[in-house]
Amino acid sequence: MTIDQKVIEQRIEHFKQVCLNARVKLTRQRLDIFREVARSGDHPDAETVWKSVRKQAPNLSLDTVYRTLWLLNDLGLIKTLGSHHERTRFDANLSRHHHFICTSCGLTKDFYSETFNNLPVPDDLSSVGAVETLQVEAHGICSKCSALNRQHKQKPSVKEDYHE
Amino acid sequence: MTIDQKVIEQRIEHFKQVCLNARVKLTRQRLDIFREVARSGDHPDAETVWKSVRKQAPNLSLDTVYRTLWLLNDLGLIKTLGSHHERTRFDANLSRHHHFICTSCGLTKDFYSETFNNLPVPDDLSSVGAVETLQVEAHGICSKCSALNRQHKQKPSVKEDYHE
DNA sequence: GTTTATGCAAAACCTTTGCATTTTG
DNA sequence: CAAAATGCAAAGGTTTTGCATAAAC
Repeated sequence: MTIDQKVIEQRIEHFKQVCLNARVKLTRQRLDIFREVARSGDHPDAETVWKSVRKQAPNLSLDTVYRTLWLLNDLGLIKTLGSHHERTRFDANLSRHHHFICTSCGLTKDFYSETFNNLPVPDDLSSVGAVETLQVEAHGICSKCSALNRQHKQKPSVKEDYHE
Repeated sequence: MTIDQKVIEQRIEHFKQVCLNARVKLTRQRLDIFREVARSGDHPDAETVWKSVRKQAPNLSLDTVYRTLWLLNDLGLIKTLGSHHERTRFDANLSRHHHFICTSCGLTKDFYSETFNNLPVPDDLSSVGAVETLQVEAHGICSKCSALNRQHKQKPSVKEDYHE
């Protein structure tokens, strides 16, 4: 999935501005790496970014990718996601959004919902901490995986339903 | 945080039943490891489980803990959580629940909400996949961290607010 | 008694770090 | 030109694996 060209350009402008403000040097590598995350809609991990950028800049090193991604994260230009058992992945979408997560393949897709943006914060959370934002995770099986499952005539998994 | 004794016993009974059904051998180590996750309310990682159980069973090895936790996960007896930059953590709470996550220290606390249990699934997700469950993540600063911040008179972080 | 799980040690994996060299502002 | 970033190689921390021994059914 690819992001609209206009949005990419906006993101890159913003990136340059933030670097300037923060007195962070604008190197070729940083621009390449940020552009790659900004234009990819599917939350790539460090190695994926590295492989993509290396097509144009073959001597980019993987550790620079890591260093840069964490720098961008510290600057608030990208966010991290991805759970256990998979590598850390990065997202340049700073708009308020929610995630669909495929429990089979791990696909994580952004989606937007005004309803979910305006959920009430439960009262009893105030003792736990101060909630800043609520994000909804929709867990399920993505279209691709359910197509595959149908082909292979897989039996549904046999987890018991149990609740305390 | 510790779980109520009755709930722990229910969880252990269920665990034994599932092992029997799945023809998975019920070993001392597996029981110890499951009990530890079942009675801990704070989603321990593998090493934490290992250290706790080793107090009673000193020659338990860490790799058995890993193997067992993933087995329990495959059997649907526990779930994984935890994000990038921290170890995988495990949760024996199979009831429908949501998470408060502290953006400062990573504390993850279960909470319950009937409202959140009954959120409508957005229509436009149907093209992405079949949603099975919606879970809300409340991100914020936990009470402990905000107390610490006040003590240290920390300046608030200076991320710009930017939206596409 | 057969099958399966454990413990040990070693490997694999992803990510980070130290340092000399190069590049940026 | 001073300060900071890169690439290289080596180390770090967590998790996994192969194999002989031990335990469960």
